[in-house]
Amino acid sequence: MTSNISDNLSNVRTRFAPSPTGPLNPGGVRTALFSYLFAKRYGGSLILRIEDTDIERSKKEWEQDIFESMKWLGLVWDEGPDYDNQSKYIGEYGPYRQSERKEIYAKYLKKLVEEEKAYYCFCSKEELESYKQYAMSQGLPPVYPGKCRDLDQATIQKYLDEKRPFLIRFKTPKGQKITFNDAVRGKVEFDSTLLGDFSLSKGFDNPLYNFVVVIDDYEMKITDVVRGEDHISNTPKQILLQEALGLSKVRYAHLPLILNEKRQKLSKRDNVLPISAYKKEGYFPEALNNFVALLGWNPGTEKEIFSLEQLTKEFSVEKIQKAGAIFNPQKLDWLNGFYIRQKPLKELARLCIPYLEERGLIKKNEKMIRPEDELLPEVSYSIIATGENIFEDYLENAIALYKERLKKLSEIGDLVDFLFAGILEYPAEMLKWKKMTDYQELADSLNKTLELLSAIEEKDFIKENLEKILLDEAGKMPDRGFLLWPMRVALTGKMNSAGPIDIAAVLGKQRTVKRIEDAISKTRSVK
RNA sequence: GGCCCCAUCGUCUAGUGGUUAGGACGCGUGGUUCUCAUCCACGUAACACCGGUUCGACUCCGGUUGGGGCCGCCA
Repeated sequence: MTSNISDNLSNVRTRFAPSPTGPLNPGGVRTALFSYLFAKRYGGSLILRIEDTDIERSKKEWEQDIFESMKWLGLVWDEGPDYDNQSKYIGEYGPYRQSERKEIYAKYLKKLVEEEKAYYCFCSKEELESYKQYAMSQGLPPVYPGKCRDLDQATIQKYLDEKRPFLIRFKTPKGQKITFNDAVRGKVEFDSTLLGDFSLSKGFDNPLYNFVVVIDDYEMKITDVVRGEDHISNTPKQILLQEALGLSKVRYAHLPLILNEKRQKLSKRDNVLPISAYKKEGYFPEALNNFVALLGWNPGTEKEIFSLEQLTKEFSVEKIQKAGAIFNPQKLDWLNGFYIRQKPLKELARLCIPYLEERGLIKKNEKMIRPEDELLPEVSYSIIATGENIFEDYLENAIALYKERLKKLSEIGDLVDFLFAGILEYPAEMLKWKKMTDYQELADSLNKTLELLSAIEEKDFIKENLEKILLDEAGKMPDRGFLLWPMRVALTGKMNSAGPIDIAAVLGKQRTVKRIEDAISKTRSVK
């Protein structure tokens, strides 16, 4: 009932056709993703077409942003003008650009004018605007009234000779019902009279959206147009053009919009970031794809986690939602945290390192300074605050400590900074466990910890031993907090952190003992 | 203003005439625990309204209300 998609699924070809007037945002990703999934689900191809007919607003940098974001997300398109089977990976062949296809459009445009299906319009912007205002005030459809529709040949020639700017308008047939079967909405119907004589091109050199889309979709043999619902009212215009030019029809699937918290179409200033910003913040592409896929689609089961590959298997147009969906960052965070926890530690550490460097915590060393007795030639770093050398294992251990409380990679710095610090700054008062009555109790606790830790050999300073020794001692106290809280604060300088024993194991004996001693002297100054 | 689209917890959604209206995020409580987070358990909360069809409507039909989109020499 919803579609005729399932009837004819051979040679499916979809396209993602962004205009490079801004960075790729979540709304664009949704259209790109669904176009991709649609194509892949039915074994077809995705075409990327840059709609840069508006030279004023189109920028190469945005085009670049779109490429990079799609590449990062793994939304690979299948062909471009330079396509050959040897170089089938992204970036090796360009996408189609409408700005490079002007001769094609001009050919079709001339045909329409010659067949008197389109005409020259010399009306000024002001004229058009004032008519629109009038029409709306009268409750009339605000469309072009058709003033230039029947200009005689002599007048046209005269204006052309005067070099007057002109528009080519489509001679929209009146009183025609245009219906199409939308894959997500079912039958949609429009009255052609209400469309008016819409514009096709500025002069012959600057073709406009509704026209070029029709030509390109035909020329590129697109079978299925997957796009946002905001294009639904352009569809009858495009169908009329297909009919006028005798081109084959395409199927449509109009996606519900992604909405802001006020339930409006997503736009800039909605605190929704471009994809490149999500990348920078430390979101994973798998989280973004998963999140965006679930915005307006679901498999009908209770499964929530989907890889891109699983999505291509389970996706179906029938399950696409009709209503718009609000972009909810909390769920994105949850998903991203989930994917972070799934990541193998080595890989996660590698991804986190740039954030630590950027924050000025560590820097990569030029030379490898691994001691000769180790056989792995690992990369070394130095801690900027202290100048100490560390290796990847230290970083991995540091990140392991905080893996499960990370929602996005950019948070890592605030969490682990104390592991890369010299002297910690914190008030002595923070060291005191809430159940302690005086500083003597605190001093006793820290001294005990120091005594126990000092007694452990450097080579035995590992989690298992520390646990055995410290937990044993802590068990003798009214509660473990008497030993563990002061120790944790001494090691981190923070109210919240990972467990003190795990942290001590990462810091190693030297740093740990030093920090306990620092804490003890801090306590003395308070007394 | 005209045309088009839409309507289940706060959010994303399952549901296709008979259900204790299910799940997830969030939030709350409890457990684990020195803290935070993770994890586990439990809880919280919805069929916009009015008619009709029917033995029976969240589900079908009509209307109302509400929300959204488009109405460019943007895409």
